[in-house]
Amino acid sequence: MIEGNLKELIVEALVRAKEAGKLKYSQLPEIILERPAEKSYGDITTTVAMTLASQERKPPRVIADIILKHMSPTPSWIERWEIAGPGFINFYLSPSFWHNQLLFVLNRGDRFGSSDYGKGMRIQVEFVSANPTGPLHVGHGRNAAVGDVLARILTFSGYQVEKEFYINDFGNQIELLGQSVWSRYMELNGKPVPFPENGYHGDYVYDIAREIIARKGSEFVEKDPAEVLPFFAEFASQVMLERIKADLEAFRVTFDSWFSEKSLYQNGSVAQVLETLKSKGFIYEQEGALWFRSTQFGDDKDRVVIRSDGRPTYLASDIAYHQNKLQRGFSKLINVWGADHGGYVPRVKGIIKALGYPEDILSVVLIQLVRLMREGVEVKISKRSGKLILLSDLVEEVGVDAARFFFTMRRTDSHLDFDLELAKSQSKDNPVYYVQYVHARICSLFREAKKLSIALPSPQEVDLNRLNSEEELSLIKELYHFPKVVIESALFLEPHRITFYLQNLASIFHSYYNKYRFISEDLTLTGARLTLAKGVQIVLKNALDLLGVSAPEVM
RNA sequence: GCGCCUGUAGCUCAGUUGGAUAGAGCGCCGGACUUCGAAUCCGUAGGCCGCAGGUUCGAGCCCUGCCAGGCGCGCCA
Repeated sequence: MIEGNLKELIVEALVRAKEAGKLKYSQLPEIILERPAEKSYGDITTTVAMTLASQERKPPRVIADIILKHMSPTPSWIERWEIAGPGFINFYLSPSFWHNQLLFVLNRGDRFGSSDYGKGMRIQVEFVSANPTGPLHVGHGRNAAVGDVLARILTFSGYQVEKEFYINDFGNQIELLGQSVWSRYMELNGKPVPFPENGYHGDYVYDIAREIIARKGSEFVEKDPAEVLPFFAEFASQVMLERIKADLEAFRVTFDSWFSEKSLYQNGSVAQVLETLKSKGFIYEQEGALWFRSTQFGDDKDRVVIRSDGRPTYLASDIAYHQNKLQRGFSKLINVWGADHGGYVPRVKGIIKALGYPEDILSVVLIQLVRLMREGVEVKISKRSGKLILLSDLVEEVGVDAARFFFTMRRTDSHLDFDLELAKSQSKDNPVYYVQYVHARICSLFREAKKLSIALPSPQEVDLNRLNSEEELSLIKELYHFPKVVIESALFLEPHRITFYLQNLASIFHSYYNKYRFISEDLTLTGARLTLAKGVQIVLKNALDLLGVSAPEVM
């Protein structure tokens, strides 16, 4: 990266200036290079002169001038520099530098934007983890999209990523599902029993009951409920889990592992970890229950792990689960949760610390609510089921591409208004189509060129000096910026940076496309512009891949 | 009452971890297709960045206090 070279140049200048007695700083300041707010301010800017101002007791612009006077002879990739505003030093890079960057994009191809930033780091992303007690709804959809896109971004950034789904296949919820299905089963067999309070009312509960009748007939009707309920619970949760898997797969989301909560009880790890924490003094007994001393880690109150009747709470398995994750040796854990679970963050961080690990090994990405909007009004309830809108319904209506794009279009910590009509519309208003259209357009361009027997020139023969307009250089600069966007998305766990980048790139391209013609009688110019189009196509495809959104050749 | 998140143009949102004149899309108004895809582009207008203090060369961003909305505050998950 060019930034490294530039930093060295500035550091050398600072050192020389100090040796010459022009500057007196005691410690070399950190050189921060950034992209200027406006194009006219150059390609790279530094604020170093301003940060030095107070300790040098000189105006920033004077310091900037001293620094520049001590710079070594201008390297060829710098066209010029200037002092601007309160004391920025702006660097303008030469066109040939940018032309080389374009060749670099083509050379890297589908690897352009990838890095070894996370090299040697194993990172786990746990997401969705919906209870297998009902189908996925749109809230899970946003979680699934964000988690999956994060995993893709991290993978592209060199991390070794494992995607995991934690299955809550133990405890109250599952029992309640079993009872609900059993009740429907009895009802369908003409022997109605009271439906459990807080039971699951969805149609899918009937579906499962019918499935059991189809497979097993009515053999359970006369049996003792206590004897058959475990079967109902087990069967129902299996069916739901299969359905969840199918919905996710249709949403282009797959997992490397499916971790069973129940297994933590079966292999004794819950009991074992509670014993460990007890010996460390983090677990105590009170009022007949066992408590986790989470207040020691910033939680509001201590939390029960084993109830006075001896049944564990979900927190018990969460402790064992996170111990298990930690023991698997990940350098970083990411939990993607709904915002309604925000209150659990302190206690899970507490678990991490109590187990003797640094708390920042875990990052929790909280996803705020999704509001589905149709023509300006919120859609709360599905007409078909009378319940929450299902992910599968949404996908059926707007398609996977639009759903994934929209779900990752906002920062995770802000609410998302999902405009259904917009997501379906085939116009520039719809950002998905707007972006995909660029890809299709470029593909169309190459089809047209082929028709005219014009081939994309090789990097050796292309004359990129023909790309000298401001728009062409801007386009290349935008491509050049892509790897940085990927790394920042990975670093801050912010997928929306990719969607915004795509929209911006698409806008610059469309604008260019309307102003200039790619194919003309000037064959060297045509070759150069086709090379530019190829670069845009590559970056577009790579970025869309990160979102799990298709890059269509025709639309 | 306490905790977390949010508050930026009429609407939906960005804002490069504290930098230059706060940006984009939609909507409004006005323009551009006999030429590579008009599913596109160009232009105009629109702002006490919730309010009030503070920190410093500099604050939409950091600190404090208010106001408003969302979510959470169980021996439920």
